[in-house]
Amino acid sequence: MKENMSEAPVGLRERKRAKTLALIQTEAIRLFIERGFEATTLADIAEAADVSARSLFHYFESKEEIVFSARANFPALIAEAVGRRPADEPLLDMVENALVDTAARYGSPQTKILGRLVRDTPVLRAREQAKYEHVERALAEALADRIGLPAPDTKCRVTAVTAIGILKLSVEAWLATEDSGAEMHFRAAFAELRRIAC
Amino acid sequence: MKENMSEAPVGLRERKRAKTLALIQTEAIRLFIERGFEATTLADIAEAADVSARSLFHYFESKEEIVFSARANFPALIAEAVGRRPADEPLLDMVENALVDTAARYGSPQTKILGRLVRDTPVLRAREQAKYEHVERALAEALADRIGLPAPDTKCRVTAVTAIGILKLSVEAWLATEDSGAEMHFRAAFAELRRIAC
DNA sequence: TGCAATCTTGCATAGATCGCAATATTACCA
DNA sequence: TGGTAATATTGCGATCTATGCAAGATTGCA
Repeated sequence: MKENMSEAPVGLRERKRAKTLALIQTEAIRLFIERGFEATTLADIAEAADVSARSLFHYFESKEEIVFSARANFPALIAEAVGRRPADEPLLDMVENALVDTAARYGSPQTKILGRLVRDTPVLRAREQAKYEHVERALAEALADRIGLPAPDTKCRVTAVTAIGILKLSVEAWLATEDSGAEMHFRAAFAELRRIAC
Repeated sequence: MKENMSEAPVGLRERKRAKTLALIQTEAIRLFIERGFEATTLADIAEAADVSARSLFHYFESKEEIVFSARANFPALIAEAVGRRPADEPLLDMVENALVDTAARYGSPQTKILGRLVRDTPVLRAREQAKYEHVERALAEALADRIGLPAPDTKCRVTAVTAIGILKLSVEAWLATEDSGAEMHFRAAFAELRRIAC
């Protein structure tokens, strides 16, 4: 059995696959932005990327996944950022700083364009909300892990949902501006939270 | 133009429609629970309710909506509950009490069964997450309204997302138990939040 | 009773997704 | 280098949700 976890593609087969995947993604997103997500059919994408429609499903689980796979893996990034925080930091500071940290590495122009596509397309928007659930779970686990618990308790869970709620708000605010990063929005929302809860 | 908003159905036509709608709902949910949501096709439902498949779409927007329309209208209930709170109550207390209030009116045995169906069916679960977004928006607006703002500001929004986050957590906890109401879970989560944020 | 409004249904169609089997391509070993 | 095993690509057919359309049936009401 081969053991190339997370290495650069080495064989012709792998290089080709990576190239095709990227091509499909690029073309699909171009079409989505040009004419809209709903108005673009799988046949359109297949044609633009010069593969068969059937092949699309060997690369992506669904039409929607083409969009989401083009964005950073948020759960992973957040978990990482939490891991970099001091273990004795208060929980709320921990998530605040971890989120700000993540946001700093997350923002590319492409990210904002995709974010707006998602925001303006009901199907995608709905699916994104659903994805936040995973982010919540991942964050709760990362927090538990960081403070030495085997599994998230209520404290971790409440902190996680609160933080993700603020994340959603802040991202929305950020998308509505031309700001390059969302840090400012995060900070402001967290400050508001502390004011409200005390 | 007729002006019967929210009156009991009066004509034969309306009574019939209401009866058919209820029948479709009952039969569909029975089938969903018996054999699973995905495993039940629209044709199955149509047959069980003795209507044509085409007619289903005159009663419900989609297969998923059959499930969700059988549950209480949460945004409306919450907005109402917020309206019953004193205007000078601190924001966080306002949502906490409003949610507890709502929960008290919301819990029926059917609710829990449907809740579990949704929890255990990925498609439904995803759509539910998306629906929470509307609840968030409605809550933020109700709060703004209650404290005399024309539109939600950051304070209202942060309060709303936080409360909805807690709502989600609490409902999940409640579904996992045999408790009749979720009040206890709400109270505990809010208490935790205050501890975390201070 | 009879016209207007509304419902129900059948039929046709689009689009996403999946299983299957034939074909083509790549990997790798002797 | 030839040849076989592993993997990819594709076409075809089928299923399922959803929607438009028009014919026919039912109900409301003057």
